[in-house]
Amino acid sequence: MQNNQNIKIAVDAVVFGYQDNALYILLIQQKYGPYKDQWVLPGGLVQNGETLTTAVHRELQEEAGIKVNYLEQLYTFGDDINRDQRNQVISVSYFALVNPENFKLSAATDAQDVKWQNISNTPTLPFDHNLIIDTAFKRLKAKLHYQPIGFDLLPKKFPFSDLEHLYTTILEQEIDRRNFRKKILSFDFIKKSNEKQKTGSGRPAQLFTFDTNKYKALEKNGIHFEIKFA
Amino acid sequence: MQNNQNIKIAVDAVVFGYQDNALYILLIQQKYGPYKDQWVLPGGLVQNGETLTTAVHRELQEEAGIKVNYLEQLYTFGDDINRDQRNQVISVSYFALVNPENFKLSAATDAQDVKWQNISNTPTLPFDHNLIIDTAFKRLKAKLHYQPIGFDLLPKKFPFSDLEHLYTTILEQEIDRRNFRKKILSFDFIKKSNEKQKTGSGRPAQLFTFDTNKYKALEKNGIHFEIKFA
DNA sequence: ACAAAAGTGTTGGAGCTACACCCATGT
DNA sequence: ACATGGGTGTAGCTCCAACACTTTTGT
Repeated sequence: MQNNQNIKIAVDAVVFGYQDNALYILLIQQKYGPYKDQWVLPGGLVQNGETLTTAVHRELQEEAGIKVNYLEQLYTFGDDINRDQRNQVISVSYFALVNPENFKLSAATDAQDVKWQNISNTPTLPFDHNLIIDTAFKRLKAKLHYQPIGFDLLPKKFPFSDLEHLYTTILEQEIDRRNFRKKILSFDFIKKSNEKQKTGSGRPAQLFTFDTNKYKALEKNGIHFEIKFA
Repeated sequence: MQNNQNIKIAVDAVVFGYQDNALYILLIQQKYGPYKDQWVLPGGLVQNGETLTTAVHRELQEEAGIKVNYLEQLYTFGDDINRDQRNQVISVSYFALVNPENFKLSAATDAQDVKWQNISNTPTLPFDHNLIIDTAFKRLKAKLHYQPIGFDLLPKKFPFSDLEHLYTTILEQEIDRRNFRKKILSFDFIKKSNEKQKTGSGRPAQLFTFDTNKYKALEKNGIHFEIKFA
């Protein structure tokens, strides 16, 4: 096996969080090196003897103090030889979802700070991180249509209107509230809790929970989750 | 940047070919090393200064003498540390389509032989290559439903029945011939050539061609290609 | 004339889209 | 009493699934 290969392998993660009717991504601020003080996606080099998945979880834990609800591989970026000025680096990127309420952010190791960045005014970032974010955002939008993935961005108990807002916010489309509710409820994987939420004004909302087990059972029998819009 | 990382990066490709109503994948036989004489997916280490895409094209050219019709990144396999006994290796795998009639296979460099392997009796292969093939096969099946990708497996001019057989063979499902034809023709991206094919017995078939430009134009306006079955 | 593959229309029903008013609470 | 957000039903239409016979050629 040829032994002079000098290409590094990194993992990067686009972690989405949804709060107060807006979509955010997790960014960290570099503590060392030529990119010091710049905001970038959490991630870093894979360690010897470490799996890719482990590497992502480790970096998210170290740099942001976060455990994600959902994680999947996104894409491997390696067609821009000079994406990192230090060395040829290939980035295996991941796509993750989290409910920000669950965590208090905390930066450590090579991150000096962490923050939730509103995705709609993401600044220009070093490397190809804007491209990675775009790719992840497209994936998120696509997935919302055919996989019940929105629930990983919400608290365990949520009013139905939060789900509506999540869809309209992320997809930047209006939806027909009646049809949307009918559709979601028809799948039968969310159920009413017996609590209500009081929001200050307006009629109190039923709280719902997503039933993961029910969904998995249905999935085996081949349901086809698909949301279309008016 | 940490400098002791000792993980290699390889690319591997699952190249599908369709001929005589059967689906094949391309395998090469190793010429050197601990896996000598074994059949594996075409691929190899990425060279310094080379992009991932270039690496795949190069390996396919070198090891099999092939240029593919369609290529997309499939998945990056790196969660099994010991997938290669020589060293920790991460495989960025690709998914490719080709019409076998266009090529005469020719093995070179580290391949001592090449062949088209019928996918339905693929033997057990070294590394995690069976897993990679499975992943690619699932992707192929899924894509057939929502992307007009079958045409990359057929010659430029083909009788409609070849497309039918391609679908039934790959998806292992019967289709309703009338509904299928109506559906495909309704998209309006394949057109009749004025040639006919004589098969020996039976009524001669119209030959069709896939109009790539027309498809791209329609795609921009947002057509939704989707094939369902009886 | 018969075997083999190509070609072709219609109908019933499921599921989607479109659409607007009443309800429960706070101020 | 009014403002705010939550909750609900129906009718028309579109599009899909189901279904079988005729045409063209070779032998």
